[in-house]
Amino acid sequence: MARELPKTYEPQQVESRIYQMWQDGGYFHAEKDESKMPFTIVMPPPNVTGQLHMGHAMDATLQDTLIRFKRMQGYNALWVPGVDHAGIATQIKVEEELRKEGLTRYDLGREKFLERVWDWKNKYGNRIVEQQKKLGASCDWDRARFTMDEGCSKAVREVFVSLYEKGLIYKGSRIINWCPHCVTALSDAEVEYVDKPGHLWHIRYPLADGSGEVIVATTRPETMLGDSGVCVNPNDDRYKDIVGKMVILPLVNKEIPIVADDYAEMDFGTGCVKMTPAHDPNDFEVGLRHNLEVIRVLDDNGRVNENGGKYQGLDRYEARKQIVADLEAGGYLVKVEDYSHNVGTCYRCHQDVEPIISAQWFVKMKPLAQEAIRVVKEGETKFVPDRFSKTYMNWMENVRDWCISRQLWWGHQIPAWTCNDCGHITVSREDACKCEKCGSTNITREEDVLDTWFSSALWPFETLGWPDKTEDLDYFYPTDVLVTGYDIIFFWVARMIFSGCEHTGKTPFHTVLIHGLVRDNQGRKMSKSLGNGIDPLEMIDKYGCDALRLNLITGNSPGNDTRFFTEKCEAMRNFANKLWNASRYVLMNLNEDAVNELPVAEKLEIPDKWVLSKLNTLIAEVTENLEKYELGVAVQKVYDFIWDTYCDWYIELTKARLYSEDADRKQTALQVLVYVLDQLLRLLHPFMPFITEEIWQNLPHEGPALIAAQWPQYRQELAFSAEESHMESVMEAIRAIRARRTEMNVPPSKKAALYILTSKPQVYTEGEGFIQRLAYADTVTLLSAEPENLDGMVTITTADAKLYIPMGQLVDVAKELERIAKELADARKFLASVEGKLANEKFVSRAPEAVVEAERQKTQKTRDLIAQLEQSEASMKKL
RNA sequence: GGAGGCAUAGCUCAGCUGGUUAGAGCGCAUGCUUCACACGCAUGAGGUCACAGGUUCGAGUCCUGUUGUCUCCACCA
Repeated sequence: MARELPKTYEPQQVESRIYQMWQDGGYFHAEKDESKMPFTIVMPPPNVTGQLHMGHAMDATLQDTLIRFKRMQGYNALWVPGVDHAGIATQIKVEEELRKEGLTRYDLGREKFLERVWDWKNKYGNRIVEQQKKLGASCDWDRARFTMDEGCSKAVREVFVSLYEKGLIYKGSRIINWCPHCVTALSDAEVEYVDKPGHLWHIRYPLADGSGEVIVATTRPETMLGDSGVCVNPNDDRYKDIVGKMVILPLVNKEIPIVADDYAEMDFGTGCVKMTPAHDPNDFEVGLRHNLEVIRVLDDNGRVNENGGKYQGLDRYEARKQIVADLEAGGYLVKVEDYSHNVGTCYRCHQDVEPIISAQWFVKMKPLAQEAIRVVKEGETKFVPDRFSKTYMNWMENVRDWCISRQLWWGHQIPAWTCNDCGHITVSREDACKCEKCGSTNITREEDVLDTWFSSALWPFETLGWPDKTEDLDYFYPTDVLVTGYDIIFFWVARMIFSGCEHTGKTPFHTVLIHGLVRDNQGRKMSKSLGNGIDPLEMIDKYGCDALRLNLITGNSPGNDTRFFTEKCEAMRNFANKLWNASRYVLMNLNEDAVNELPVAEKLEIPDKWVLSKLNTLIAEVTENLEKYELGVAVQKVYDFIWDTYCDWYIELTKARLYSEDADRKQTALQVLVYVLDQLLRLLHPFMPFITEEIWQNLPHEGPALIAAQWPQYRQELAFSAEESHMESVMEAIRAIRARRTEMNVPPSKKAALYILTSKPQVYTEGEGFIQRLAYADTVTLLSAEPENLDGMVTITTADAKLYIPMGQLVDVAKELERIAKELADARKFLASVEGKLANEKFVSRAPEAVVEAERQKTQKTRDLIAQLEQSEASMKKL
């Protein structure tokens, strides 16, 4: 029975059907099974507000490829999906929606507002999940989690309380990064520094005793409203006399002291620095040392507050303008320089952040970092590529306390209650109803919520049931590989590692596979503002999911950025189509009773052994590459094998048998074709799951689905090195003949006789049919001696044969001689280099024997070739 | 101010722990209605592997420096 498939592969007809089949078959689901080794990946949870972008596509493709590979290898493969509540992003989204109704979150109040957010989450939160399914993601959807579901909330509460009890969480007033736009504190990691052009304003501060003045320089003149001192270096001779004196703060008209502190650099600016302890971390430190007053002058929205006198109510930028103008009018402005400097911006809204003193909750990092450093240093967790462990170490070794409180409503509310009577803070696993110290019931819960990353940090174990001691946790944890981009090593990876170590006593994964960013075709970051993003779903619609996945994986190596070219999708689609048609060819020729099973060894012919032997090598290499996370290299090898070895050669080599009358030989060829195709589909499946499954389902197969089929194994009994090299000899002859014919512009339709003189007649006898078919020979004759008459004869030389084709007038003797001379020159040059190596005693004695032997064989082969060529040259010259 | 990446064919990139006459895709050139595929087949052109040293029997691959380029980290007003 010939099986009919459409001539062109149509992914749109296949993908959703196949995905449904996998889901219905339960192949994505993993349960504890002591008879199998677990292999676990937790997916970086995308934001609930998220839309699938190329970065997600890359991330998911890598994970899916690994998980499918491991699943086929027989592991109990679990890929845990989930979604992140994304505090700021989500809250902003819902607030925007409210704004359209003319409302703010304050109009609704906390409770009603949160209801709105949950509504929104329930309505749109599944969108990104549906999009991930389009990518072929084989996650265990039954285990999908949300960072604010009950289990995660329990885990967060447990972690918060236990860290607090250990003294690793504290509340304190520190300089933190404040985003006046998002109206919340941020952690250090959430601040992005951008080099921005600005100014350096030089301002005159007169001495209170009228004996002179100092000039200070600042990039943020508006903060002078909160100045409580001026700092000079204690070793600065210029200012030795005035340390301890008072200056008059212009505009504010208030006396503030001059203090001496190493912080002031003598050779920067004038050497005098104004001190604003409430709005600069350094000034805050200096202020502590010198007892300077801390005067906060900006409110939470970035406007000047009641301490700013007449500037109260002005936005920070307006205030700056006004103050500069007033300084100038008052004669206090000495000069203005252009000055470009690093400005911290909010990673969410990209507005400038303000360092502000504020009471916030912090995680004490130093004690937690110790173990997190150790596990990476000792290799319990490895980064791929390794260089990122350096990035990680550098961060972890210098980490500062983590500001975890956020002035938002959407998130895990901090489980702390302040007693309104005694001021004691009660932190508790259960909601508190009275002060644990004085027993008062007059307590108020902390309004703030926790940093979103506080809950994502627990992801690898909270998704498996922690803090309960579940079987899943016991079996699947620690997880195996974490796959993510280098951009969130600090945000997430680092925090998962120290959290895992602290709360479970184990590093959460043994390998962190880092990938780069997907950029546009000009190398720019894809971004909404540039409008240069390419929608993965659009690519899937147009070229198929498999083509997109292959695009993202091929030619990419861990940790490196990649540019996205739609042309590459096209190329990969073409590859899918190539595979499709090769399969179509095989299926077309299959009989009803076809089986997927190799014929007995005696029936195998040279090309069969050749392809099987090469397949064997491929299996070994691809497996090794995948185990080393070299996905790009692995898939390239499968691609090349399918296109070159299988399609361009093996299929062509089997055609004579398939169209012959010899049913037995035809059967053998078909069985090998099917067997090899089946193995190739397995090797390709992790990368291109849809098309491989679709084809496999059409092939004779055992087992329900390719997704659950066994990964190919190297089979010693299928290594045929002699046949491999025999076949290669024949192929070399075929290529050489084709090349010469093309060069002479002989059309394929014009067949010619071929005479072969060789030291290996058996090889060419066996290969006769292939040469005839693939090198356009109408007859092939083996010679025992060089032909008498070389007139009109084209001579082609390979390493182990001389081929003669009578081409009559087409032969240009002069041109032929020229070619032979060139080939001879090349061969002699090569021989000289190889012989040079072998003549080097140090090479022979120090290089490994295999390498030396390979060189010896090269010598022999090249000598043969030269002898052949010289003979040809001599004969040709006679003409 | 530290740390790191990248520099290989016209373009975009592979090349794992040093040993191949250095590869792929796209592009280019020539020819092809070859009974799976023109989303194809065949053939070909195109590279002093940034530069300079070094280690080694041997370096695109390791080390040092230089140049160019990108990124991350860092409180210098």
